[in-house]
Amino acid sequence: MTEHPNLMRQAITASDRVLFEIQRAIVEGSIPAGSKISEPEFARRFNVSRAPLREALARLERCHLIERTPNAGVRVVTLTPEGLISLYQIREELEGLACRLAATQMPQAEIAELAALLDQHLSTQRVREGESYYQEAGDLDFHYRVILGSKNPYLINMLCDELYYLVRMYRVQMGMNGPRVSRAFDEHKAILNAIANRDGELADLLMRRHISASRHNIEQQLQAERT
Amino acid sequence: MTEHPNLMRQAITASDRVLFEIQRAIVEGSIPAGSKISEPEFARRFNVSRAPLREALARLERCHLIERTPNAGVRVVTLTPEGLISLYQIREELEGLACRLAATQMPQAEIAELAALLDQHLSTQRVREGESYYQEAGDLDFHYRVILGSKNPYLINMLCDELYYLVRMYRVQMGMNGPRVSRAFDEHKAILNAIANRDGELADLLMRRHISASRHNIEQQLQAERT
DNA sequence: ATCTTCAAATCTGTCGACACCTGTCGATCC
DNA sequence: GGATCGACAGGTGTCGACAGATTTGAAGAT
Repeated sequence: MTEHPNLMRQAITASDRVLFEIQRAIVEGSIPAGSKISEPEFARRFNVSRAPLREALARLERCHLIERTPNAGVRVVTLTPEGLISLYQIREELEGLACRLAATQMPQAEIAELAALLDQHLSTQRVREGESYYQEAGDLDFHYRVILGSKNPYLINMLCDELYYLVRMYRVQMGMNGPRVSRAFDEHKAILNAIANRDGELADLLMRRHISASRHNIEQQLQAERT
Repeated sequence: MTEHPNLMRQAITASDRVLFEIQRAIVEGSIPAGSKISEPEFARRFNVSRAPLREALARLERCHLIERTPNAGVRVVTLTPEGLISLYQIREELEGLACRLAATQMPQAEIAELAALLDQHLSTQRVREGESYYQEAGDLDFHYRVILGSKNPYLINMLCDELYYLVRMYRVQMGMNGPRVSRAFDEHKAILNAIANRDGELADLLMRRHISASRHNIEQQLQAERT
């Protein structure tokens, strides 16, 4: 229930370490989507036995990054337009809920921290205009904080532990874009304002629109690649 | 991604079998909430080695039925009012979404099957009025079918594999009640009608109300026990 | 009597090995 | 020539055992 990547992400056990490495490799595409994973091979590659590797694989399955078929084997997921839509449908609902809850559950101090994070994003964004840093880390970190602010453990687990890496995988491997960055920042700011004003309904609505826009963006990107 | 309990639930491997047994025992309370699970002890009890047991435990953690603390051990979750509220908040959103999707994604044949299921529930309900059969299996099976009808694999996984058993655990261990049964049946029928009419918005709204009412019901039950 | 300290006991994480299953390739038969 | 069948290789599921960590409990000190 408590992993909270990007923040405290120290591997305490061997299976943790392997999990983080494989997770990262899959998200970044070093391990190609759709490829098969052989347990003995990966166990050798990461210098562990099959036991911790299998535990890591079990957790990767939880993140929807791999798929197991009994007695057959493990495959990295394949990214599809349908999968992207299904994923974002859920994000809209759950992150909308997260905003509504955060508007009542986040203490002032946490809201202030989030505002500071946004300011920091702004400066980083201006410096490295066009780079993918913002979209890859910053955008997701904002969402991350809002979700944590909901204080709903199941919601946090689902979004931050189970769906987070798959979302990143889609964004990284679909290739990230430029022009939406500044607009996304404004949308984040509006959402934060709604939360600060304790207006859960508005924050919910804005977040749904924000995610919907992001989905349309990726869908366009995807359709452009298809030509 | 494809377990689909209650329907095709045949244990293909040893860890499957152990998973089902422990899952059932936890939901029914045979293994008390909050109790610690010793891996060697349970391995002996179910006549398996620790390897398949650990895999079963990993999957139980996915269902939020147990909690692991590194290097410490495994404990069955404890049921709390806060946990119940958090759980139902998510159910409202996700099952609402499921209804909206089902209204456009369910083929006519599947809707007809669901209608038949409801009729069957009606007869069973009239025969064994007051028994808990309806609430425990029938009600959840209706929800189950609607979720499957959404055709969204992540949604199906989350609700049917990850949250389903925890919901059942709350309902079973909080003790199930009588008077809401017939009202719940009418609500199911209304939801089905909305789906059959391809009115996703209405189905969404009705499902949210239905789950909200169910939550209030359990909360009352819980508050009544506290006196 | 209470708190501290330490050691035994237990448990978790990890390892290497074995049985059964799966998928493949080649041989045989129609 | 195509299809069926059977051996082979590789892999997954499972087992028993060991090392490090943790909790328990008792002994000792204050």
